[in-house]
Amino acid sequence: MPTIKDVAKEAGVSIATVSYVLNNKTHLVGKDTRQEVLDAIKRVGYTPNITARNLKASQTRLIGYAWHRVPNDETNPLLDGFAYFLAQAAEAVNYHLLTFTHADDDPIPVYNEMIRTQRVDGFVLSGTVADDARIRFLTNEGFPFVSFGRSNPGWAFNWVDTDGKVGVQTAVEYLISLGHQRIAMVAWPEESVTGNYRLYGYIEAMQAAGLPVHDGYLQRGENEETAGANALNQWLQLPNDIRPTAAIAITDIVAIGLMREAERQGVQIPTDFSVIGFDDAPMSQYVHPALTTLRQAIPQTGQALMTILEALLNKTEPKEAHILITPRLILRETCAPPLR
Amino acid sequence: MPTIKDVAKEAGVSIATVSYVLNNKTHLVGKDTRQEVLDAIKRVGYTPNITARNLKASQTRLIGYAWHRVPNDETNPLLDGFAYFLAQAAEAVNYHLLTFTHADDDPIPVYNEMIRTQRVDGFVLSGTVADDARIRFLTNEGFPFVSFGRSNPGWAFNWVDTDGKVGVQTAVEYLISLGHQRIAMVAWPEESVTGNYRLYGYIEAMQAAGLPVHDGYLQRGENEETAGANALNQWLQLPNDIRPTAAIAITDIVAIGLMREAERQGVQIPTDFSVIGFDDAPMSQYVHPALTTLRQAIPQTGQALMTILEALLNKTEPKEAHILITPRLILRETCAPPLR
DNA sequence: CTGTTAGCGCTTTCAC
DNA sequence: GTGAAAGCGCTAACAG
Repeated sequence: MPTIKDVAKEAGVSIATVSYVLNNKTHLVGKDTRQEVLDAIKRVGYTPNITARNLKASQTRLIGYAWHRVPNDETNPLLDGFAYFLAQAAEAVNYHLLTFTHADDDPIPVYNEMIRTQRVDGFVLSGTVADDARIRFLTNEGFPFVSFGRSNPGWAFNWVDTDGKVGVQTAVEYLISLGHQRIAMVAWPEESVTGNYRLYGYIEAMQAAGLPVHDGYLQRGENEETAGANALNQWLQLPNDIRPTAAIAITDIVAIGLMREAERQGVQIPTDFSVIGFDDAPMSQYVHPALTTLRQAIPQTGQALMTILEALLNKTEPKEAHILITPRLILRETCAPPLR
Repeated sequence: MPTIKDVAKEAGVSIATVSYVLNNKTHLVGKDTRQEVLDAIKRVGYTPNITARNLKASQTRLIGYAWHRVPNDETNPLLDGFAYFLAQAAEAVNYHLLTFTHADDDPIPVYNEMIRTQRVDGFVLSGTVADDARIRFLTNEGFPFVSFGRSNPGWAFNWVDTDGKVGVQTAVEYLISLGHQRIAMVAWPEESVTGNYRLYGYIEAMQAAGLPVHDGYLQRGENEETAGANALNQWLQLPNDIRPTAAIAITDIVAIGLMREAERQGVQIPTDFSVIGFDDAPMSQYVHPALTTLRQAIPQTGQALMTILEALLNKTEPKEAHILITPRLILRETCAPPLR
């Protein structure tokens, strides 16, 4: 590979001059000299070595992004797609994504190592939880990062998140517009920050419409099919006049679990029962009936994250430290007016 | 961030000595000096700057991996999971993954840029096709790379691939063991290298069992649901005595398309018709009935790729230039003995 | 054994 | 306008 020296020799100038040309310091180099250098660059086929540039500038132009944990060969389709759009957004501002993995239970050493070796200029986090150790650590280190997802309300850090509350509100309002009055929800465990925002959306929308949230309407469970199945079975045991006719599931996985249980129990969806998921996972269009769900705006999320992070990396205050992105309700086949 | 100089000062030695300690040149430094340096390193909290090391060594310890194209917000679940395991395999040998994106139709400029700027030490390709422009380009450049997937048989390059032929053979044999005799297949267009290997598996297994491949048994289409739907409809038009009782679909997507069409046509799966997919996409366990399919061994594939690439990067001959990895048949609910 | 020193390839001050 | 030279942080050849 040719270096700046080769170009200098070829053009008969000093390496400083070549550097000026490369960095467009037009006021520092004569028009003809400039052209000569440009020609020489072309002739020798030169491109600046990025490692040398980075060393000089004490940067890497690399953003670290850790893959979410993968339990048993499973992947999280939402976040898989996210990484792609994040990479694209990073490239638009001349950064690249360095993806790495870490032990499920203890991510900190890897983050620490990346900071100490100066492998990356900043991080993007995803899958954040309450009391997130990574957020605490990075804040403490004063190392630049943004998070896809909120954490403890008291913590001061930059984030972008899907507006789960508004999303679920929209979904509930849609069910109401269809004629439903007895609407239930499967939420996540109480500790889940993300889950609670979505839950608030449900509660508020019900209250706003003056609809009661009967005992048992709110069920909770992990992000598994069984959560949906269990919830449905609870609801089926409620007396006829308060038994829900529709439900919001906190994710598509949960919604699908509910649907499969409905099939087992002879409950027809959407005729007997309507359901709306959250995420628009790839499989959701393949289940039968195809799942009506809230789609997170992943491409925009990636861009918003990079906008904030770029500001941080330039040591300027980001315009907005927190950005909420509204999900879109994708109408498919799991909702219908309630049986009269 | 402390540098090697700070450590040297702290320990009262030269930077060379510190460097020797860092690089475990034990024969070059006294036992007590070594300990003193080690202590100083700990005291000042020093970790070598990787950019400087890389500049010195003319390397990056970065592997470039391009995301497959994403048409309309869709992602390829198989490859999404692949990136994770590839990253893990890379980290095991002290590399990191630099993920990047490129225009669908013209990936070469991005690869070229990465090489010229010396951003990465090598590449891993996926989604390779016949006459793959990337393979041609990288071979031409003499730049280290490995491919997940084969391309033109005549081309000399290193690859790892799922053994589609053996996989489909296994699937066909399984159907035969269930009692099926009239087995059909939906393949990809003739140009698809990967598709043809899978197809050979079908042909050979049928021949080996002395089973006829009747006219119309072999259908082709793109990787879409419609391909499966169309194929089924063709088969349904065949006369009763040669109408297939089971089929191999070249991917899960195609299998799912077939299943949905079967439902529309009143064909019960697996009672009336058995089907086997390929890939074990995440959605495949959620469709109803859950899809029996061939699962690619993605973690091993990532490791195999890195083993080869690491050899290339060390300028040694890889032990095996080509590695075939056998997929595993995952039995679920879409296969049953044929109706008598 | 330990230190001095010359780079790796680039940017940027400071003279001229 | 142009160039000499210092230096980013590190490794390693060479002296001693």
